[in-house]
Amino acid sequence: MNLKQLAAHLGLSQTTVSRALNGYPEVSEETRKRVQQAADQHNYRPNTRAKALATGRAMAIGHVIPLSSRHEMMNPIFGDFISGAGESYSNAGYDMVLSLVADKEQSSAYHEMVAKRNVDGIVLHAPEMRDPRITLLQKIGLPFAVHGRATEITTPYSWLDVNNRSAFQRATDFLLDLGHRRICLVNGQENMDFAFRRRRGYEAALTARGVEIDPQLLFADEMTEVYGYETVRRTQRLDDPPTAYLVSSIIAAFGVRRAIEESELVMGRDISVITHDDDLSYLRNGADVPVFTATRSSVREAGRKLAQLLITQIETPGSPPLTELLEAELTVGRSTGPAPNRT
Amino acid sequence: MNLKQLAAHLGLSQTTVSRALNGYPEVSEETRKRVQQAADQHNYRPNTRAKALATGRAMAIGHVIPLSSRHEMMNPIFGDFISGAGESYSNAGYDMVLSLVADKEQSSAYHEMVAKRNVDGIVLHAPEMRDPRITLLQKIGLPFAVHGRATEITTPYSWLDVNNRSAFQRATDFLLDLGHRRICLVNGQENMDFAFRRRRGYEAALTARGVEIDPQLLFADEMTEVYGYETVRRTQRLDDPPTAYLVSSIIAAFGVRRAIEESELVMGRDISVITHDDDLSYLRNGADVPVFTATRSSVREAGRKLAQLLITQIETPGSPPLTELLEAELTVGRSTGPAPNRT
DNA sequence: CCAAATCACCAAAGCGCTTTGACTGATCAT
DNA sequence: ATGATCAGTCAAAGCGCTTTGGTGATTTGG
Repeated sequence: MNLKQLAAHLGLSQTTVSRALNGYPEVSEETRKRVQQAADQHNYRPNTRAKALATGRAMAIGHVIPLSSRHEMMNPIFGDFISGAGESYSNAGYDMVLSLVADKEQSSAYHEMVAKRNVDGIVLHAPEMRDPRITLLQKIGLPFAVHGRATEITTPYSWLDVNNRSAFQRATDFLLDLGHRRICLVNGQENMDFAFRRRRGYEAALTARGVEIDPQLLFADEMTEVYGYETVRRTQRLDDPPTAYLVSSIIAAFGVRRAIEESELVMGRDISVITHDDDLSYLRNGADVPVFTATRSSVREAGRKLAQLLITQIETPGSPPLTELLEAELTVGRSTGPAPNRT
Repeated sequence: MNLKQLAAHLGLSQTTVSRALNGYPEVSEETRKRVQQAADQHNYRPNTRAKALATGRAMAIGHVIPLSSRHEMMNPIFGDFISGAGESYSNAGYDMVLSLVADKEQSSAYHEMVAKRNVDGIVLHAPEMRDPRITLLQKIGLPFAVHGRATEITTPYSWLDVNNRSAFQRATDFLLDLGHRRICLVNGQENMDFAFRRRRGYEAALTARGVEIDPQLLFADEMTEVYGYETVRRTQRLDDPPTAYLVSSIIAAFGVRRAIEESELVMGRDISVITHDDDLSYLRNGADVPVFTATRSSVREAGRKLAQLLITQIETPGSPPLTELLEAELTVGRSTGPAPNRT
């Protein structure tokens, strides 16, 4: 059933039917009701493609996901972010189209999206510090919003980010307050902007207390379980091993915990751990009392908000870029305690 | 730059330009080259919406993801599956559109997709044993393919599945061969079809050896880390605790391992563990030697293949449903060993 | 040498929708 | 009574593409 048929069926013109369904005022209430009813009855839905062609709006938003292994780390996060964003989209009537592309085809993928005009806007994931994709999208002129930020790009654009610096600074402060001085940073890959900011926060806290930054305690890699495990094994063999670990992901934190327990030590007594917790739906940080002390910020919530932000931007053309900075909460669990007295 | 402009620029008709670009024979090689060049130079891409409207093909495939908590478990899997599917799509020139919908709106979501005509086919995730969505899609007549199967639906449809029954039967056999008799099944929610089949495999192996099935050792729930942990804690308090665990997901297996290590036991010596391993890119089963003995089947590969299967089906209309059954490999890691002698 | 076939191209219709501009009666102010 | 206003409706153009059904020009075959 299409518009034409529906109109014929009702003995009205396509114009009137279209206007009735789209809530234009120049249609009498009576006809509007009649049209609405017939539409419902025949389960009529306007053909998206025709509508898109006529209006110039695709009612869809694109996510370009890099396939490269370097970015693989965003995978665990991805599901939750997407489902948050999806909620906002479906509320606003947008579809979400995903493009998975190999790294080198990235820029052409963006060009293609804009040339093919099948999306009204784009969400950009996992930005690096000077991410060329941002400049590219600015040039192209398609609305976009970034999940995260790019430190070295100064021209304004829309983004939503967690305050990674402040979160890690507070976490480090928390450990310092407990008397820890040897704090190991188990960070994500530091070409990713968020990881860079986290390190800045960590360093700022140490510096503020006059604690020297020991490069031996600085790690940056893909945030896997094994990475967390290995890092603890390695650092505990140092002459002056760390008494605390600040971990960038709950997945790596699992590895950290495994290494601790394997060494017959007790987490929260012998060694303290704080992790960042993206509040993933399938990797909850314990039930009632959190297992880990954590800087928590729901990535699902971030998805929801970022999508909303992009939609607003799309629907109010000419508006200036929108930004939002979320603060992570520091929730205390059982993985932290006073630094043990070394004798 | 659109077709019309490009044609004008070249001094040709739209027809000729269109045909040249789409490889029709009735265009001289010379003009084709000229057109191709101009198109490249101006970075011309046909407008998807117009093309879709004209051809009736959307060049897009829909994934409807249920948002309900009951299905949350598919989240960790989801990212990998999608990225596999995405590879196939982008090779074949399809877009992927995701719809996240609340449970109760499921059926209307499918109707909407078909009425709005913005996809050429649908991938269905996480089927239950008698999944109403399958019957619905059969009725609607839109091409679709299922990741998994629905035991109780007999009319043919396209699917791709891992041989869950045989995988779990072999895994159970393996444990039985090692002398284990008390084997605990840490399964996923058994309204999901795959979980049901896994239990069947487990039961078949036990029955074949005349080992009694103890309901106290049968568990089914969302596959979280905590679930694995709790299950071990609980079962180790039994009078005759299990000496082996057969686990449905590597995430739950992490919890199992944690509980074992916390009890001062050694995995692989005191207690054996086999897990199903979806070969997730961010949760690798160890590096060289796998940590866990596992039934392994890459969910990413499944995504790739299922997408391919659906595309074939879409592009050869009238073809009978396609199906593919993947066998999981049983890889031996360090988490299994002979059953300890009870004295 | 002429009809038939082939080649290279084109004009125009159509996909299903929105939107512009025009057209009726009816209502209103003068 | 008369022109202006307005509510309700419609025909037709247009969005950017594909595809049908041509048309002349060239080649081919008898």
